[in-house]
Amino acid sequence: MKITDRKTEIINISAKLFKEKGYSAVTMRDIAQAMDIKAASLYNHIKSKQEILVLIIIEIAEEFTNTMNDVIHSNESAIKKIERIIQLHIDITLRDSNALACLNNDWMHLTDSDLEYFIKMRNDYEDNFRIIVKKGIQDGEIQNHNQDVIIFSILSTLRTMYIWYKKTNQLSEKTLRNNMTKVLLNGIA
Amino acid sequence: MKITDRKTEIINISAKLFKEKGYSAVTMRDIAQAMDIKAASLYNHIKSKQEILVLIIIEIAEEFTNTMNDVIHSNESAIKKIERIIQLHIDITLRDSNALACLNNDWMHLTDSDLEYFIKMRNDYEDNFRIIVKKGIQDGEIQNHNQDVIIFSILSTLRTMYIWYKKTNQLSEKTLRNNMTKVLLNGIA
DNA sequence: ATTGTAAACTAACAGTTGTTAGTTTGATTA
DNA sequence: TAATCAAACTAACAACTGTTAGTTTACAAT
Repeated sequence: MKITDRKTEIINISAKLFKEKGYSAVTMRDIAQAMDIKAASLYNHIKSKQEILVLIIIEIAEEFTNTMNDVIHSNESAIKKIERIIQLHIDITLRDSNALACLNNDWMHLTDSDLEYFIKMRNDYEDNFRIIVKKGIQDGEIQNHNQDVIIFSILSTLRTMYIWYKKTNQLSEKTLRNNMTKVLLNGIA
Repeated sequence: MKITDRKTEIINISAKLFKEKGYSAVTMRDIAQAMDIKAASLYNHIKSKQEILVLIIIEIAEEFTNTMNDVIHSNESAIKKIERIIQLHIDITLRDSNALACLNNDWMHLTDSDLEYFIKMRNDYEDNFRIIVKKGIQDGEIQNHNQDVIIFSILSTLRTMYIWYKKTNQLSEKTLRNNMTKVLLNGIA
């Protein structure tokens, strides 16, 4: 058992390329060239281009799902739950931004049961978020604005962090985690 | 001069398809089929697939640029300026969400001078936003958090509004405009 | 009636796509 | 030394890609 086997290398390099140009614009020959081998050789390790996409996206989607299930079943306050969701997104962004970009931009190129499975996870995730916000408003923890505006203003920011967090000048992980929570929960004004 | 000529139809239909599957995954035959003609017939109206992309993206990018130039040269407070930017994004999202999605997802498929031009406009836009926020912090209007976190938490939300605003249940335009400003400026807690 | 023209068509092209089949390489193991 | 096997290779395929050339259609203007 190697520390990183060839298949994992293919997946990581593919995720990077998919992030840059999108799944459809990246060819098997592109992936092969980035690994310094021929396209046909890739098939010693993977079943198809589709399989690469599935492996990149589903693993991360399941991580979001699992942590959200944990959060929703906890006894914390709504604000504390949302803070944990913010930290979850930051965790994954810092650890695997290529795969995250891929999940965000290329999920629609999943097919059949993979596509179904992904969409169900995404919908469940948003529904759970909605439940948290609703409860938070009822308990007076969260201001009574439109729920979808609240949910998606936070989720949009978290989901697209991978685009900009690297461009920022000297932004430490600690500062990012700290400021993000404050800005999303307390606003800027 | 027809009210909507054939070229405009091609651009609108293409924008819709590009939004759904991305520029690379949409073929000229897809576009033609959506218009109920053959692929070769498209070339009576447009020069290339690239031209379609350019026409979709650059027009909107220039609209953002122009309004931002207007905002930055005004004498309003920082908060008022940001409010105008929020409304700008809502305007364009409501009017032309397909083109906006295309700008967000497919700009990297622009080439040469078009790509350069786009990137310059985008950078200038973000720089101008940064100037507004900086001044706002200096004047005590805006809380002293990391500038990039402030800028991109707002911009991310605005830029991806097209993904979710239609899915929301009975969210009127007025409510959207109202709630968005409040949530982005004052937070939720 | 004839002409002009916008906009459709058919047919084909050269290049690219994901993928398969069969073969070679080179290191490890029996 | 011989055998094994993962992982590379070459060569090729059928389908699909954007695009061009040349032709037909149908309506408007002369």
